[in-house]
Amino acid sequence: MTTTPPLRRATILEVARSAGASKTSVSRYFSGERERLSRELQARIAEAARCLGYRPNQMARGLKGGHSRLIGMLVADIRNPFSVAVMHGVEQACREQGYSLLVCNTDNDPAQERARLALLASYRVEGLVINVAGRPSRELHTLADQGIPLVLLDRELDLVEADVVGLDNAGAIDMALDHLAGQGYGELLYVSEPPEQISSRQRRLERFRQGLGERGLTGEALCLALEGQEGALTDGITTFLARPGRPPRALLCANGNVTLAVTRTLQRLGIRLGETGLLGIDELDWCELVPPGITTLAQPTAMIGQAAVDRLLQRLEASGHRAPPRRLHYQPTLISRGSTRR
Amino acid sequence: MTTTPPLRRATILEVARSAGASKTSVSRYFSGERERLSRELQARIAEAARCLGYRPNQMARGLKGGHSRLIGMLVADIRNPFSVAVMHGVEQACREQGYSLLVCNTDNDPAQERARLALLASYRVEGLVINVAGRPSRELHTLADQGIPLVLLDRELDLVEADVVGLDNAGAIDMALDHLAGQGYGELLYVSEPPEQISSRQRRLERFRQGLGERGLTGEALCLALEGQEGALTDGITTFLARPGRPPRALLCANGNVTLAVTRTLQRLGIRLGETGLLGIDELDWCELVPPGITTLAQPTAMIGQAAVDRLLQRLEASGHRAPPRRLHYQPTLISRGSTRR
DNA sequence: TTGTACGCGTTATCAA
DNA sequence: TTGATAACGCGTACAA
Repeated sequence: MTTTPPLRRATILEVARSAGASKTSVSRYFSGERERLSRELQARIAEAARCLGYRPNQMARGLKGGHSRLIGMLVADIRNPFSVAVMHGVEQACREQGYSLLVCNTDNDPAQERARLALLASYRVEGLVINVAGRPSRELHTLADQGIPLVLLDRELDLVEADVVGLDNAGAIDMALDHLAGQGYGELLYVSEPPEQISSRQRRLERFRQGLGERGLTGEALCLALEGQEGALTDGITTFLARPGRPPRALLCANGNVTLAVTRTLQRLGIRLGETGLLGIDELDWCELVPPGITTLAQPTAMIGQAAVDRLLQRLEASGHRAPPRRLHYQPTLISRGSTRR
Repeated sequence: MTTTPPLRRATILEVARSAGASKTSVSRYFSGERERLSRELQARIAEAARCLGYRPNQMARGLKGGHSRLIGMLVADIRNPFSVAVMHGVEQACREQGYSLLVCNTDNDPAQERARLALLASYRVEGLVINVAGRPSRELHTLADQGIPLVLLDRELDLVEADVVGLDNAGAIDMALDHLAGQGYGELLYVSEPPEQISSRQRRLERFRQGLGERGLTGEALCLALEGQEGALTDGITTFLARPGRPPRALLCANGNVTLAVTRTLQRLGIRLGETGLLGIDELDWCELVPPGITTLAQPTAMIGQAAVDRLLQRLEASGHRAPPRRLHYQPTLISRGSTRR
């Protein structure tokens, strides 16, 4: 015999009445203190809860105990496979620890970032994993000052007390330069989206410039927005390839989006990969499919996601202590393919 | 002069005290009833709230009014670009309407689906957009019975009262077959992941089989899991291409994941696209990059996401009425490239 | 082992 | 135009 469930969600009180027990007992049953209840009472509560389709109301729980069991995540670009991969790791780690993940996308818009941050705060998330879009906002400072654990993903911010988890950018660029130099490419073009305000882009660019000289390479950097600038990208690449002399030349792409745009451009120009080298940061599904295969530096996305949550939980457990911020930088893996074989 | 914010988030009561007003007034100020307050009182409240970094607690709001302003979304595979694209649309539409999106990934695991569903219910989401992983669970029925608006994405379920939003699967297959037939391909291999329990896969497969005869084509279907079955995929394709006779042959991929696996296999086999046709459902970044370009059917993901939220909100507004479920099926767009040009 | 009573932060109702 | 007070659903001292 099934009772038709009520339109409104059942409350703890209704379960208690239906089971002939008290609120307290029902609460205990659902809070992992079942042992303290007699077998018989447990059975009555279980039955009543099942009939009514009862689920404890997390809102009420959070309100009472101050624990929302919610972690917030702010993603700058949800359509970026790298972000999604990290998010997958974050979500998994959260779940394993009994937390849920509230994800917001900002589309790289600082205004939206502020709004979403305020939103997450209003749901009283216990910690925040943030892939920042702009410079530190007042919202973010407020959160940090209130002692809510913050983890910055991939992009750092000065003036904000937060852990940082991401790629070892300098190491990655070194790895790329070593590989390219080793394959005999002597002249490089580094293509990046505008580095303003975004620390990981700055680090990579900076190291690229340093690293050239150290290895006796020559080259330059091309920084431009990928949307609405297709012409500039084509021009930049064409100019680079048309320089006098014919040392083996290669392009180094600062991230997955750049790799995509550059690959498109090279195809349009009819340029053969390998002869002209191509190496991209971020591994993507299709890099092996574009002949002769595009060499990449794969980021350890699962580790990064896991590490972000680890940092968060560590701070949650040690709330009060306020340990100094930590920075974790992970090494990429080089996946060598035909695009860097001459 | 800035007051140092408290470690705990400020409450309405603290703001009220600090502003020399009552809780009620502060509540009114933050609930869009500012007009009812005198200019002077508004100013005092604004100032106090700013100093304390006050934000209304959504948990408490939800508890009181029964409105969590939360929409839940269940995604079967967060790493699938199609899902992410739809999610982007859903999130955008939610935001525009003042709702927030709580996203959960199930990794196509029915057990996780049940768990995440329970979770979303416990946060009292007001509506649910679901990309189901398995057959209807008890959890799902409970939700539906309680009158929580449900929208099924891409995959339908019998026995559950819910709106359905997705691709016109039959139309898509027709479009694909017409295109392939028009390009002169006479013998087709349809490659799909196992269709069990997943309505969209079933519809597409079914229509493929029907459609062959109607157009005087021959062909067959190959259904297999993509992971851990690479050998079977290679065998299936090899066998297909080695059949006696040499009518122009083409492969039709049931979704983006299949297109990826099939493209990998074809490359490994050294098969030239175009000569052997290839058409995939779902447009992906890289389809234009694999020479000579892979022909696809692009799904209108933004429209689908928007439509899902529209349905949800419509039901939320008309709560009580219980209109019969509606099904919305959108047309794909054919993007013709070299892989179907002989 | 079980139950009573209070408070979490908010909004709705009613009175001033 | 404002304020006091009672819920909302739950967890938890405390009492039985």
